[in-house]
Amino acid sequence: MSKCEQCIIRQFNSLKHLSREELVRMSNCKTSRIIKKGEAIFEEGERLKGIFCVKDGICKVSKMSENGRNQIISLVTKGDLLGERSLISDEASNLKAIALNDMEVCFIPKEEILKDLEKNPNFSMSVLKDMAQTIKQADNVIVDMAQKTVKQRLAETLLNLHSRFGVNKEKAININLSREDIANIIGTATESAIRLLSDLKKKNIIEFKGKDISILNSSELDKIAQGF
Amino acid sequence: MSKCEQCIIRQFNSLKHLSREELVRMSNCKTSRIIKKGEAIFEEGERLKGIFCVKDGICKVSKMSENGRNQIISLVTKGDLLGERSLISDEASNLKAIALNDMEVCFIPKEEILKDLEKNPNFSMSVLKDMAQTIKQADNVIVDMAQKTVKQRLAETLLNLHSRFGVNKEKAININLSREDIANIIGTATESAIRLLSDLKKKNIIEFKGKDISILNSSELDKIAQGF
DNA sequence: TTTAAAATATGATATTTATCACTTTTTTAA
DNA sequence: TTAAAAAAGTGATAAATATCATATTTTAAA
Repeated sequence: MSKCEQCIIRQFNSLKHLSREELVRMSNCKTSRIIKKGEAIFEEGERLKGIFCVKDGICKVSKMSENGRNQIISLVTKGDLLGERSLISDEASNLKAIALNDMEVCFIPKEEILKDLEKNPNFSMSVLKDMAQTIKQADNVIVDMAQKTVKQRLAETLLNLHSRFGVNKEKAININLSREDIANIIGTATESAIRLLSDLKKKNIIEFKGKDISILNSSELDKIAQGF
Repeated sequence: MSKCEQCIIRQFNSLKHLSREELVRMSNCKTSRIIKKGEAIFEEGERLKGIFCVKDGICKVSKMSENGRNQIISLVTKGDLLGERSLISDEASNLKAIALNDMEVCFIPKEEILKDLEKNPNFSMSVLKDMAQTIKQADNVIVDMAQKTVKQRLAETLLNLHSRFGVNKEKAININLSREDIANIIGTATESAIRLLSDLKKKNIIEFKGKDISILNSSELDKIAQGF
């Protein structure tokens, strides 16, 4: 069992504010899990017994709408914490998390985190800041969803994915999303997403082969995102 | 100058977790402000020097989209705190707040709140819980914006306004929103909002006279919100 | 390796929503 | 009180998007 004190991942999230003793205690109660591509880390309505610290891989966090359609709310990756919200409000999760590729995550029991939140103001302040950023981003998404066209949202999403996940050797964006996933991020029908991707390809703004999408002309893509 | 220790409003928000001494200190540095209908409490991009505790009145909190359209993100009313997010992330506000009617608010300087957050775990935990709820709600709004039709969103919004603000003696929802405001909540063109309101009126699901809107058939409205 | 299932793609069409132009009503301020 | 401005309302039309049907390609499983 690897030790939290030596884990480099915690430097990327609020856990970096924990003291040595707190980390040792955490090491003793945390468990490590492998989640295969397509598997759920947790389901909508599930009561989480702790939070997850993502050591490797990416998952999509989504919510079912009353219309029976799935909306991807966020993508969570290496270094991120998952499940803080449900832990803090002490409610069943309103979201589900599905692995987009094979993942390695650490599970930290609720009691441990709550104790640290209570006792370590640096830690709780850091979690507060994280949540403040989440709220700010959520506000931006609300505005985009409400006011931008699907085409704008697609362009913006491609740019965001590019800057967040980078590219592989073939310059393709480093994340494996199906057309349906893309549609569920931007909030549109899968067919619409496919059509708009094809349009961008025809115009030589992007290219793709299967799920590997590359941006050829990011300034043009940016113009589209802004409504031109 | 009224005293925080005796103020009933704080029972409605996280400030209720402050100790007597903390409240006394707060009393000494807080200031009271009257904001007239239509005036801004703060503007987008403004650096807030503290938070606001709303004693009376309602304001709309909105954000401009890149398309030049305004999106109302939330309505803040008596008992709510305003500006916590910007304070915690120590950034300029990404939102603006405009009074919908005459308001009375208390302004509490940043340093005071930060000190309390640092020292009082009950208070910081309460703020964390608040923010967790805000995130959950924001997720719901994202899903609605992305997946529901304008008609569904209008129906849902009317029901939400009704349950949150109640009705006056004439059974009209107790909030003064222009048609444009309503459009900016649901994320549509003003004309579209007007048309859909007229439709609901024709079908005897709501009635209205000017800005006073009453729900006549809430079960039918609920069906519409759910997509029937 | 072959076959079934899933994902991607595309056309035709319907529905939803925005835009523009204009009228009427209400509100505000001189 | 009245004139001007703002808000509300409506029709015509264009643009965006969803839906349905179906074909093709890719992936996964027997």
